[in-house]
Amino acid sequence: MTPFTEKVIAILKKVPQGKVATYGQIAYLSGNRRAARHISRILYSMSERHQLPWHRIINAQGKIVSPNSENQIKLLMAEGVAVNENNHVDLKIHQWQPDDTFAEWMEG
DNA sequence: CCATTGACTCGGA
DNA sequence: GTCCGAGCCAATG
Repeated sequence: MTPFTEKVIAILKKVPQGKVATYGQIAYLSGNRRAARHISRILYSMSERHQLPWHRIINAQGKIVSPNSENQIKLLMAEGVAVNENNHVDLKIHQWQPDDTFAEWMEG
């Protein structure tokens, strides 16, 4: 459990219901925009233990690419996120935009 | 220690 | 819009 991993987990827990974020976005917020691939690794290995909203994380194209995509889509739909027939989410509509509250939280 | 591994991303054709 | 190649880097073995 490294500081980087802890930070990523903490940020993931801040992604609100009904919104999605991209791997790169989480990487960027964690201070390491090159670590997108590592975000997926964290989700893969720690989602259950840390109760992470793994289903809200999709790729930069808005496409759902997880090995559990069927279940992921169900979870997203249940939160009100529209997923089209190509496993695609419109990021313009559903992508999480961190607000001032989040910025303040990041400070401390 | 060194090599491999990705639920990724970007830019160019 | 598609496809492909190169870059990325913490974690894993």
